[in-house]
Amino acid sequence: MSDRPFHHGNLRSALLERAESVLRDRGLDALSLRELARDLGVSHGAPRSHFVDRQALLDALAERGFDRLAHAMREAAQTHADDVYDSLVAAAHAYVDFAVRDAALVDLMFARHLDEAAAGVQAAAGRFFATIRELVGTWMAALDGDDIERMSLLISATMQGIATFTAAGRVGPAQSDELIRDAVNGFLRSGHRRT
Amino acid sequence: MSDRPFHHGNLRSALLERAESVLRDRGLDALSLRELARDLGVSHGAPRSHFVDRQALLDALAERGFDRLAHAMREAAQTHADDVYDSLVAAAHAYVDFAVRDAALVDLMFARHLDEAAAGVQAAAGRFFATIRELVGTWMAALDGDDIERMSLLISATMQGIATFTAAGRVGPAQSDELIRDAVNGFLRSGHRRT
DNA sequence: GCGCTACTCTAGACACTGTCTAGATTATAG
DNA sequence: CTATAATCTAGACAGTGTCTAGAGTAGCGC
Repeated sequence: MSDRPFHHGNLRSALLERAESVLRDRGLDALSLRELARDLGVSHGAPRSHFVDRQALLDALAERGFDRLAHAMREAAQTHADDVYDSLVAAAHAYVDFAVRDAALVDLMFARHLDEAAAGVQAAAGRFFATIRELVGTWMAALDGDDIERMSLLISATMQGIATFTAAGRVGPAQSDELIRDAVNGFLRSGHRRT
Repeated sequence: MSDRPFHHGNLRSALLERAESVLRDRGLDALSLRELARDLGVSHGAPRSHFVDRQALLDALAERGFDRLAHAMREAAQTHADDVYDSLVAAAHAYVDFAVRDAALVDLMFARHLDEAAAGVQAAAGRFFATIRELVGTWMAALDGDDIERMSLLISATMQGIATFTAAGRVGPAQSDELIRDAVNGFLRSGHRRT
């Protein structure tokens, strides 16, 4: 009936890629399995072979998101490895930029899971926070501070908050940059000596 | 056919109240206009008289949320008005507790609006941030600091981040309290003297 | 009191969604 | 070459948001 090949070949990754762009451009509500299938020229039931659920697709997206974000922060921090302040600011910017560009994705990643989060997502989140701890570890070595765990949480939480406000349009890019620098200055001060 | 009165009387507030509880217990996805109507013993089209859209309902919820949150923070700050540290911590806790209890609501309040946010929501958000600025103003008067605007943003963004992590279960209540105190300590330090 | 208008609600329809099923098609391993 | 597993199709179902036409009701001016 149709001249397209029966097998798509790599439907799974095609779905993920397309879903990411829909999520970026039109938000979570506009993400429909059936529409994805239509756009990829495949029947409406096809995605089910790769994702049992709509939620399973979202989980896979979140998983990829965590890894991409970790990678972006690592890269940003490394490009300014010589100076702690610059490194911190660069990593923070990477976080915020990511969260602004992919706001809906970040919502997915940090969404409250009423039922337990999927194993894959939890693992990816673990890898992500391990990366943060690693970065904070190198920063604090340069600042002779201790308590990496608490500092990591404080830093990532602050980034997350700034990102939320920026993504929501509550603050503009310039204010966002100010916020980041204010926050980093605070971190550097408290890194030297903890109360 | 049915013995219920034709007019519900106060459908609008009944819808809002019920919607809030559904949002709390089962999340945004589980919030259905038709189900609300069924639960309130009213036809599926009835909500339309009060909310043109599902989005209009959500906007109204967000609006109420901003006002409730502002009220909670103001109360918390006032009950420890004698000490700046306690007052800050109390207000921060009020924020985080609210965001944990009503995580889905807070998501709604700070959701990215691809099309412009509704006027009512924007107004409520304005009132909320005015309250924050007011509180920060009294705190900073006690700390002889300036630049209330920047400080307000930094504080609320940090709260928001801690709240997100706590609501997502990423940190437990004890860690959440630690985070809040660490953050407040940072604010107090930077309140004295800005770089 | 009476009627008129504005508001509120009902009921049916439509297109769309996620999910489930049975079965067709293709790739792959034995 | 053939059995088996993976992949995809196509039809069905219940549920949803939204739109429509119209019925019921309250409150207003008179």
